[in-house]
Amino acid sequence: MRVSAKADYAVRAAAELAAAGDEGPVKGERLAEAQEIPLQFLEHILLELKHHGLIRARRGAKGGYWLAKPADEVTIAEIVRAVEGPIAHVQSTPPEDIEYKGSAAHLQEVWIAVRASLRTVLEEVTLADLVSGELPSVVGDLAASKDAWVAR
Amino acid sequence: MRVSAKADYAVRAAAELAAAGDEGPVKGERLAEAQEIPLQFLEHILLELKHHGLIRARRGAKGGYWLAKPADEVTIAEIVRAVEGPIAHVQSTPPEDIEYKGSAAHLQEVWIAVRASLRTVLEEVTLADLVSGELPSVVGDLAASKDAWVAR
DNA sequence: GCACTCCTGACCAATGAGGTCAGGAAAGTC
DNA sequence: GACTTTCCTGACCTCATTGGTCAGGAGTGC
Repeated sequence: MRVSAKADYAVRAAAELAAAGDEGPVKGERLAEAQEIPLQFLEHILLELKHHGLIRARRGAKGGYWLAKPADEVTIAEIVRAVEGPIAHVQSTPPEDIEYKGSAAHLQEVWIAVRASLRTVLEEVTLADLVSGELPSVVGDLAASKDAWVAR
Repeated sequence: MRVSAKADYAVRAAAELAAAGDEGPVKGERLAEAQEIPLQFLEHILLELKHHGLIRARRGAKGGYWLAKPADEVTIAEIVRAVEGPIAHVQSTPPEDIEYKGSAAHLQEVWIAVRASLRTVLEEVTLADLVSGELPSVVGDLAASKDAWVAR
């Protein structure tokens, strides 16, 4: 139940691309500096994003990366899935495929709910929301609660 | 963003203990068989749960494990934390401690919201709920949506 | 032709996941 | 007191993942 460095880096780099808008391709080096991400590691991540069709790239002078879609059509969920794989799998299998026996029979519903709750956040927030800071109300409300900021 | 085998096993074993109620200590072997968990692996997990004060145990004939608290006072979140550590940490640090620069500044709020949404499910469901199948309405509603059961 | 930038695969150390194995230490039974 | 039962603990094992680095190749623009 943790967020990997890769996912964190991927979202941050994508946010930087979203902010750049249509000012032309952005170099990997600039992304790395802006977000303090090791360049060579970032390049692998950007490649994955490209393979998943989320970003595009061009080589050479004046080359760089840019979003394949408008920033308000790219969700955090898509980016996380591109680099981390499916969200909320249990023992590497999707919750809808698991069958529990005995007293744990209803555990499947709990994991389904876990995935659904993650989706309500990750699929709701777009890169445009993230860059503007105007998060969707569902998400904003969750983050607004004082309770949400304390460790447990 | 995945659920480990350990967490899954831990919750299932705990559910079995909750179902056993006060009929005396339950042997590890019985838990292992009921939930089809490798016994020796399960014993390590039960030990962790014991160290976190969630269950108790006695050795010898008539020995076994039982819940340290009533089943309606133990949440899934406690069990998951006992075996997996803190929920929704980013790069192994809690989201409230991270500072993002540039265009990703508001990413912190997103991760906070992610954690909050996980908590609304995991801290709401108790072992008693799980065993009875009567999940809290917030969770039940999430799991009831057809949408929640399809892969993406 | 040359500089620039992405693209790709190989590699690497540390950690975690998912276990197994062997034995020790309490608790109950005879 | 011996014996059985069951938990307790640490050591160990294999494999995959995490979080990178390194070296070089392949397009692109001037």
